[in-house]
Amino acid sequence: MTNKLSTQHKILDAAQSLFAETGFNDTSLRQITSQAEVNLASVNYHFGSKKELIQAVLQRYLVVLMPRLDQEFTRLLAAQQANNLSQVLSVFVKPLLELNKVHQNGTRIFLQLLGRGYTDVQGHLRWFFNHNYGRVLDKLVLLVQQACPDLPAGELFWRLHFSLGTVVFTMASNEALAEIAEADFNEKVDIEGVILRLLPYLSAAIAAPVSTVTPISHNAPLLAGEGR
Amino acid sequence: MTNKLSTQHKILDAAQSLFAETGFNDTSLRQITSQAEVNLASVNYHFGSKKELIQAVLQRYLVVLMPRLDQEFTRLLAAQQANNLSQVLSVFVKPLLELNKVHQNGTRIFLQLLGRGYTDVQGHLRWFFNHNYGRVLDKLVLLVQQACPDLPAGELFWRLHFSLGTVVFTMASNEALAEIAEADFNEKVDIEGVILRLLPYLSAAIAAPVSTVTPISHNAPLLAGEGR
DNA sequence: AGGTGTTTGAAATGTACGTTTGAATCACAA
DNA sequence: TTGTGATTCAAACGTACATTTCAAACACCT
Repeated sequence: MTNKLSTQHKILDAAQSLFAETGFNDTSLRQITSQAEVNLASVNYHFGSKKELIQAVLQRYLVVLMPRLDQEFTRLLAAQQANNLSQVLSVFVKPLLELNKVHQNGTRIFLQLLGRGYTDVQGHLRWFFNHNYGRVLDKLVLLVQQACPDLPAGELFWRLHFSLGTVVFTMASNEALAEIAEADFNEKVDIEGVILRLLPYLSAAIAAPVSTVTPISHNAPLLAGEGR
Repeated sequence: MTNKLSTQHKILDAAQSLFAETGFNDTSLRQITSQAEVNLASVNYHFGSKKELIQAVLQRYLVVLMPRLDQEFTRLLAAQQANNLSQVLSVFVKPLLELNKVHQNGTRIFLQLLGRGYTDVQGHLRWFFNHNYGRVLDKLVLLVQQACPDLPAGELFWRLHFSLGTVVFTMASNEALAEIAEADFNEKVDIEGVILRLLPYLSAAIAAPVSTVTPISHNAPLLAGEGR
């Protein structure tokens, strides 16, 4: 029964929380080592640099999540007939929630970190991610295309990025939102609640009817076929 | 015909671009004054502090946008019967695009700045915004509630924030996305094109059926009534 | 116990930041 | 032209940052 955590482990634990809350650039190594109760120099000793620490923090989750997602995508792609959109999006839920086994609140922390990776300017992170896991996401695009065969490729491109924005922004500002939600609606909302609320929202959004729109703005109605 | 721009104007112009691209905390006054070709001390002389500069940058757009939105919301609220969701969301288009009169690319820059206000940790901005413009957004919530009477208030809160994320993230990465879209799909997409693509996506998303979900994760299907 | 390679510690390095200072320069009315 | 308040300027202030250094402490094997 060893309660002793290694220095590296203590650094990673402190770093992930602070990075998720404050962002990568706005979290100093001094804050991290102070919260982790280790010496300032130990970050550079164990990880080399702050950049590499950021990657190590993310990698702890990615090495668990991405093979699981890849496996699920491959399973769905092998199905006899195309899966509908809800089925495709639903495969994210279990792998994401299993990140809570990696660390307490792992799911929330990972998704916040993912959001930070996009909103903070971290060129090395984008490269790191695409290089290691780009081919997994290609399978997702294929699955969504099969689920929405009537959606033009250009429209699908935009809608997937809209959806990425929804998820990333929600997670990056998760704390603030959850606080407001609890104060205003007496709803205790955990990360699982947010994910489950996202699914029907994204399903409906991605599969929305394509608008026949007047590209140059007039006083004409802007959308067609949209009456609720 | 005076081409001479005031120091304050030059500072605001340089600051808004840099803030939008790099975020508030990661943009230094030295970068701003260097790009504006003014003296470092002039920021503190004209605006007092970096915080107040950030607010001044946003205020240039907010004083134009918010009264326009308020006016539109009030008009819709006076209607005999409830407006549908597309009608409500459509009123954003013209006021947003008119920000291009405030400054070149004003619409994109403003929406990027708005996103930074949420993802960067800027407590003073949240207070500043809610204090000055909170009551305008209350009208929007009311309109959406009227358009979607079956949507519980808590669900609506989350979906409006999901939607804010969609818009803000899309604008933040707008340049990169537009380039890819043009290269891959031969589609020339400007900010107006993106906004018009967003409308049907957001309409469908906000009005999506509320999921009857199994709150604790089992192997049961996660969504109901969602077949495409 | 002694020796060796690993890890920790306190201190310092150099750089960048927001802000302040006080003199120099400007615009312009008297 | 002279005087005055507004603006600009170069320089400096104090603080915080990531990273480096090197001696001290530690762990572990023979």
